[in-house]
Amino acid sequence: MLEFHETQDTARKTIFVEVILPLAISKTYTYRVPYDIDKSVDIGKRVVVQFGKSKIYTAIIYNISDKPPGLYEAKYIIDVLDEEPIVNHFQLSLWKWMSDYYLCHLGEVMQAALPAALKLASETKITLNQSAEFERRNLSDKEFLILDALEIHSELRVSDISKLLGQKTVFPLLRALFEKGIVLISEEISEKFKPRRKAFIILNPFYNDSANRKALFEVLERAPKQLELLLAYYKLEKYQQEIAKSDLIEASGSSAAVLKTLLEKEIFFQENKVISRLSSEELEIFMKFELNESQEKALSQVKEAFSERDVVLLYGETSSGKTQIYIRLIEQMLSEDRQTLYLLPEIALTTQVIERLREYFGNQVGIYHSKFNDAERAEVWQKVLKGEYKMVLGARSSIFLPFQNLGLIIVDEEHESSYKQYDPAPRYHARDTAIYLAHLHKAKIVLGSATPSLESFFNAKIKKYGFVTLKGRFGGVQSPLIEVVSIGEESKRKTMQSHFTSVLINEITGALSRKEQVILFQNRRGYTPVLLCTTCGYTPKCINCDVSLTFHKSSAKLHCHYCGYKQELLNACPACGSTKIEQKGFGTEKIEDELQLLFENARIARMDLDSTRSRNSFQLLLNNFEEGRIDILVGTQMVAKGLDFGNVTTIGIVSADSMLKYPDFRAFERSFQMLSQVSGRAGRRSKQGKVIIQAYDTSHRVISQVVRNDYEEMFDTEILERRNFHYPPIYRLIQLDVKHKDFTKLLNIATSLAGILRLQFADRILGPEAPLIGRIRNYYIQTILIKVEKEGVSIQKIKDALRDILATFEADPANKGAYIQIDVDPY
DNA sequence: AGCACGCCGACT
DNA sequence: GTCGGCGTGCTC
Repeated sequence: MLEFHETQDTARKTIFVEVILPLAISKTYTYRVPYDIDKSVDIGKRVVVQFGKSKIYTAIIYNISDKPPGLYEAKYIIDVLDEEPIVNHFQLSLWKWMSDYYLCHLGEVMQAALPAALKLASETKITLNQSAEFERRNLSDKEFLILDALEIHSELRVSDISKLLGQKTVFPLLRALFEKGIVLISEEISEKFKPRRKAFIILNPFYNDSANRKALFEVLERAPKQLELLLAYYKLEKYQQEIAKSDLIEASGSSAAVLKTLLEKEIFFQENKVISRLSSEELEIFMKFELNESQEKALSQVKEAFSERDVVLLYGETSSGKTQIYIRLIEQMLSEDRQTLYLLPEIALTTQVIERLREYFGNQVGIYHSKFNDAERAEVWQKVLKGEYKMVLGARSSIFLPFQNLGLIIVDEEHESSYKQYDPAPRYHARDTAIYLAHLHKAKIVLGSATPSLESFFNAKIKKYGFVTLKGRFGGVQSPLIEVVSIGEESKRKTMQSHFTSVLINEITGALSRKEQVILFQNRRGYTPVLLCTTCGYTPKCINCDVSLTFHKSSAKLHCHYCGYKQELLNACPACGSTKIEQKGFGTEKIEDELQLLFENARIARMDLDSTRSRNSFQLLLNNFEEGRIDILVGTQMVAKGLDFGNVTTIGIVSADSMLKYPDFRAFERSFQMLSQVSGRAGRRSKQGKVIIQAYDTSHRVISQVVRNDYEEMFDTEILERRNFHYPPIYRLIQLDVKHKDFTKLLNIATSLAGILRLQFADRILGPEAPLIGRIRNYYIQTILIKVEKEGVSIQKIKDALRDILATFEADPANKGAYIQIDVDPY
């Protein structure tokens, strides 16, 4: 990267900045800097630029030079937004690396990296320049019209003006007016970092007295809405220290007006507090804990391994206490005044880990994940930038934060597939990117897991990573007893009740009678995956994608999980008119319902993507479960991830087959991880748990490996397969998805692309093949896989060659209408 | 990504 | 004859 040094004694030169635009464009663009602001430009600062005829974007300065571009006339930048760079050189290097490694555009990385609040999708505002002096006569009709409008409205958006004139292209006109000094063009910049105030409601202490309370209830008898609100208050009060106004209104299903009445009657008081956007509890309790012997040993082994290797895999059983080891490592970083990034899978972030670390490290901890809104994300960004946060706990996108001085990265549950971003580009893996990030900062990185990804375990075996095992369950928790039950046999004996074997039902009954909790795991959401007409075999399909629609009971509609399309439930088959439509397959919603029929008195809740969409619903569900207000929790993978409940003794896996049969080379690895992790949730703190795995194929090797808790055997058998069939971690994969609206054209194009690729990459090319879902959002898809050996070839050269081939291919008019999506290391 | 330019179908 | 569909190419 060039640095710009101003020379005082020579004539002032015009500076040019090369900027990254937040778009999927392969180039950077060069703009000219006006003299009056040329001192304020700097690499990593944001600038406002016009791109194309009318679009205004926030771009990041990537480079600065004093050489004008030869081939075109550079436009002026409109403004510099920052006093100080908001992106540092580590980040720009990381962005560059990502765009090279994952074969995507820098702009796409920028798009993913910056919180929306820093990107300011700005609407350009036009105002009249009050101090301007000009002759009205010299204006054109259109200019006159604009001025007229401005005198009435004082401020107009570009889109307003184009409406006013009835033409789309208004920028040249505005530009002319701007150059004549008649109007001002300004950006509405929405950087609002106001401290957030929130209204809390408290009950008048007068009613803490039971006699007064009784009187109150009697008075409110005649005001049912107000009574409802009061009852909601008491309900919330049970598990919240403070009750927010908004929560109360929501929980009571009441209106602000009703609350206002109660406030006026002084039954409630309102208090407005300034709260941090980031935490409601400012706990600074220092928990003193001691590491046990095996943790102590593992900790010193990790430190020792760090002296030789930058990456260490910490392989420790569920509940062996990896977190405590992390805490010790973080403490060391704090004492050296270096930052720590602690990565967790999205789903684990709302749970206990956060609370523990918040309690332990107090305000030095920042939290960053997708359920945070823009302002909150921008706030974390700024605090990391200023070094106020010494540690960040975050989901995959937190690798993009502006760390200055990173000393340690922890990737907990490193095998989790949610570390990989599928869509949109950059299709990056946060664990792998974190390893490069650590390398940039000369930092160390720990990957932790009870069931490591084959990649990481493999890298540990070949000594690329350091390797430390943490043995034993922390606090003397016993491993659960796992029992495999054959669904086939039970259905033959007719002992199944809906989807549950008699064994599972007995275990649930037992647990409920002992007042213990149960988790049921079903790897599918929705009520029933498909509807099927039993007369003609018709199944309702999505109009945009090649998938069957799923019935969601909560909305009573059919949903497409791929494009979000919804349609009304069918009463009769549109193909044959029959009304015999049956539900085939089963999801979490259906399990929940059928379970309720079997266990009428049990309190059952469901945890999946649909039931936890809102920010607080997940936490609420967890709280309710943890505090014993739910007996049975039915869930998807979500229940497997890092949840830690003391009273769960029984876990049922409704059907292990669906996972094992999934057509993906990782299906067995995934199934093992999933089943082990789910099992690990059973029987903690003094009770041995019981896990019931229901399956048709009870003799499946993965199931037996799970029962024996034999990760290494699973690893060995899998590695053999991967070696034989050229899959990771022995080979690298690059997946190309070719998409087109016309199926025949797509086939031709994909086949010809595969042919071209074979010329260069020979038998490393696989396909084209139709993926599991052959059409999404009206685009047909064909997949080409590139399998590259790890030794003897440079992957970067392969990628460069690939980039060239694709560029030529896309430029060929024969392939118009097609577009290609690249996924490097598809997981 | 947007937006303009450009080339083919259903309307006054 | 035009309005408007979206298909393609360019943006410093």
